Amino acid sequence: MPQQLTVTVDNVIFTVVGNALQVLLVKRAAEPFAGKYALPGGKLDTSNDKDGNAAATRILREKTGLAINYLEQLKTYSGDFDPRGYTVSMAHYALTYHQELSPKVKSVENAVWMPVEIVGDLSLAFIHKEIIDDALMRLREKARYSLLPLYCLPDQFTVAQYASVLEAILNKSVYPKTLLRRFELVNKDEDIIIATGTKAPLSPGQRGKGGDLYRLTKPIASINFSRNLME
Amino acid sequence: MPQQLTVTVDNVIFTVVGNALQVLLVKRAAEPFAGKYALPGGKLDTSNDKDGNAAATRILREKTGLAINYLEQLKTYSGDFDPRGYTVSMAHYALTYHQELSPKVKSVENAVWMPVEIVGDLSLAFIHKEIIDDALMRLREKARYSLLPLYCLPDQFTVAQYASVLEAILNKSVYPKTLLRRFELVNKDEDIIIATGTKAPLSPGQRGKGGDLYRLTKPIASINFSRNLME
DNA sequence: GGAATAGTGTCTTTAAGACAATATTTT
DNA sequence: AAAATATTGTCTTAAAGACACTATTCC
Repeated sequence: MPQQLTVTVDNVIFTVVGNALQVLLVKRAAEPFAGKYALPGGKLDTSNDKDGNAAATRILREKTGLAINYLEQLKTYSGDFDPRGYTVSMAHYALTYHQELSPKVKSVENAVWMPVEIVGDLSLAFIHKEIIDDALMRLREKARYSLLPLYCLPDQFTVAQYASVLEAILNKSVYPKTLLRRFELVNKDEDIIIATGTKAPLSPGQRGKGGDLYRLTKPIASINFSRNLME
Repeated sequence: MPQQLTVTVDNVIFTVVGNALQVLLVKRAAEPFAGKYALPGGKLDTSNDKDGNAAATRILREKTGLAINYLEQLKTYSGDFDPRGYTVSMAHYALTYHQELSPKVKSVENAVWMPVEIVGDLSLAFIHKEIIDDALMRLREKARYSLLPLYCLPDQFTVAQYASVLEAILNKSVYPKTLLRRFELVNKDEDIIIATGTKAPLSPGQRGKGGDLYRLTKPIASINFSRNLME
């Protein structure tokens, strides 16, 4: 008689608001860990979810309704961290541009965007703090040698916006010059990040130049640079 | 009534023999896929395995008896790739110096070291070809910015041996000079890769100089360089 | 000595860091 | 014009690539 074993999916959804990297958390209604914040997740439904990725996508849609720009598997956690029994949790992490949570999601799920510096001080459900730490480490590594953080921006973006997203992720200043050089590198053989020819509009009252807008012509998840930005 | 769901562990064990990167495969005795080669793996035993890593370690010990230098989680595969039902497979990959398979393992398990160029031509069980491809990609990436391939060598090793392991993994020539410079970089603050002061003995009949031997003073899994070796 | 292999010196190349100078826009 | 922000030019720096030259050992 095989022991009870539950397979779940947990998602770490990142976005950047202003100068802060934030993570989506939902307040748990039921035991265990009722009242604590947790990652949006749920059970793998073997009759409907083709695989773990499909489960993650479904749960994000059902629980958050957010448009997700990028989703990838992070790591799988297993053991007895859930008092109800042995659990295997396939964790994913996702990137999206900043969106207000719909009032429904916000109230029914008690969902909030939580700055990552604050997450360290919270007591989270299950091993979700460990999962967030791992996702953060992965995001920070990839931010230094890929273009993934562009997925925290809307469709059209400026170099300055990209620098500011990177600064929120890496907690260090980044030279826009370097980022522009990377755009040129990427475009060497093929136009992948193209200037739209328009300038970013300034919000009312904002002074300054208004940066050149760029947009992607294709997915960039597999573009990696041979060097990292420095620590 | 929850559907049947099996959680398994599969391991991709790499070693380098001569100039070839090889992977451990076992011939399956039972259906499904009887007679086909497969990765050494097995079911997660929730009453004895603390977590997936423990399961991987146990299965490697039971099935291969090999000494493993390095083991890390690769990715988790899920879906209906096993005709017996929905499966979640936590894949790991491991590195070890070349060891002859014990006669027992070799006969009972029908285990062999298989060069990776040949794996492409084989028909493997389940989705094990995909898993090997993913592990290979990960190994090749890490080989370019970490010291992990040192785990394919014995305790004491020469720069030339390291270059030759890298060449087997990357399928391209590597400058020993670059590797020595990396040793110096790593040792900048702390002695991590130290010269033993002895030279590698030459096998009988072998001519040449006999390289300087080095050894590790601590684990190197978390040492990453800021640049990659070139493609 | 010659062949084979290993280690060293040093010049080149690539791409990031640093920062001053210039450009654009709003108040 | 002054302030704020963005972009460009260009010098510096870090570390890999390339390769010739020297060193060691066995036949």
